[in-house]
Amino acid sequence: MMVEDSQKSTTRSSGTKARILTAAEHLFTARGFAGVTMREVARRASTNVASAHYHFGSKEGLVIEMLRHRIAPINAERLRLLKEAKHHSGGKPLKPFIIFKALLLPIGQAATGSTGPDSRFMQLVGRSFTEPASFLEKVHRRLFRELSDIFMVELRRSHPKAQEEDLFWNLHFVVATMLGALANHRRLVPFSGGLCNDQDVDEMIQRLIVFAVGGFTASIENTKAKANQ
Amino acid sequence: MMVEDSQKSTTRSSGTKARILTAAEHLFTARGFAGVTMREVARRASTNVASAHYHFGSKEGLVIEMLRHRIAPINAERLRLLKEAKHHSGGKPLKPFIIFKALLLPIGQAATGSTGPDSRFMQLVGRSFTEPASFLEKVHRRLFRELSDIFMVELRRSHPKAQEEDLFWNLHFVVATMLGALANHRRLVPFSGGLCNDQDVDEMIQRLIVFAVGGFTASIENTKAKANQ
DNA sequence: CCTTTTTTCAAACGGTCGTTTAAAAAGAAA
DNA sequence: TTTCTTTTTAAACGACCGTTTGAAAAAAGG
Repeated sequence: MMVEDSQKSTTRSSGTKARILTAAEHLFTARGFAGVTMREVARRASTNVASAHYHFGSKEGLVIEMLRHRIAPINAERLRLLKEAKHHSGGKPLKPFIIFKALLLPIGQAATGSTGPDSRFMQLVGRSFTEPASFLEKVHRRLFRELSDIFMVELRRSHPKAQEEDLFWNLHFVVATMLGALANHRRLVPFSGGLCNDQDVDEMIQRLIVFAVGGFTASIENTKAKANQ
Repeated sequence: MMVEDSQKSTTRSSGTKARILTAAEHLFTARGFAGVTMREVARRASTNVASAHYHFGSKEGLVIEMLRHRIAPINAERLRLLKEAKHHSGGKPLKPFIIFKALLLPIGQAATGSTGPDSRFMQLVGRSFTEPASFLEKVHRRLFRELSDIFMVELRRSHPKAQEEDLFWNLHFVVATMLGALANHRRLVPFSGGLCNDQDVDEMIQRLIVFAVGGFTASIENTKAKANQ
């Protein structure tokens, strides 16, 4: 009857649970949460609906577990890069470029990760932020609260004269840019008439970092300038 | 039998069609496209499902009409502001700040528009970009293709030395920032511990313009610098 | 081996969905 | 009023949803 604790505990199942997770990830990526049925997920995983409910309790549980399974490693890598940068900085405040690199680079690694270069998965993450389903808000709070607090600490140290309010606004914009760019990644190809490629995720991340740093510092500078005039 | 041509033709209906549109807008905003049923829309509009199908043909038709009804005026205002700016520029290229003001300011007007200060509607627009429903892509192409072409012309004139590819990428980022910021607007309040307000849409738009211009120009400059080194 | 627990499965349950039908009601034109 | 078209309505259709049940199969422990 147990639905299994959240650890990757010693299970005697064959790979059914993992297969369901993979199938869910692919289908949800392609058609959203509401657009995919448990029956489809089960069929793609070569099992049946009852099995999916046995392992994940409900459709919500499956969605949550799938997001957690993918996002947690990305956030861990973000924190690792930030810690590494702090170690190399000798106690000095980190530059925004370094901070946002730690925030954005791990996305590229995830997009070109285990299941092959699947740049569309991050579309799902972006979508999970805009879907109105209320249960997702709790997931996001659990997954991102600590992370954003830590990054805010570094931004404060980096801009000691900036107003707290401005830092929040601009980090919010950086995250919004990241999510928006990821979620709408595909549109760039037809929009540019094929001139821009959507396969090279690393190129996008590099461009994204430059854009984010530029927007962030410009906005901080601008507000400071206005305050001084 | 006719479902009415797309003009606001002389109709003999009472306000049923308009009431359905308003009800749909409120409900879809709160709970997304898949999360709202035709029965709920009909009930809120004080009519029944068959009437909604009579006026809009299908649920897809209702969604499309609702988006068009709201977005078209915003885009018209964008083009008006751009034309006005060109008229005042005396044939000189427009500065990015002016171009992006024309792109972003009309959003604030729409958010504080006819149905009262409903800042949440733009959340729906942002969501409509990330929803996987394929029929939305056609709507977006129809609604935004011409607009983005016109803005690209001005960006080209504004940055004659920039690479076409870079302009596409960075306009894409600006749009992504806009959509992401709008879609995730609400999250800023709990994230900032209540320090930042989500009711003042105009403040957000002002900050958004500064951020967008900063990101855009920084990215263009950076790429140019790299090309020259 | 037998016992116990975990995992899989086919089938069904109760509901809700988008859509359609066919007839009544309401207006416009005559 | 009578005729014709547009609009509204209650009721039903067929399909599919997330979830549950209860028993069979598989794995683990003794």
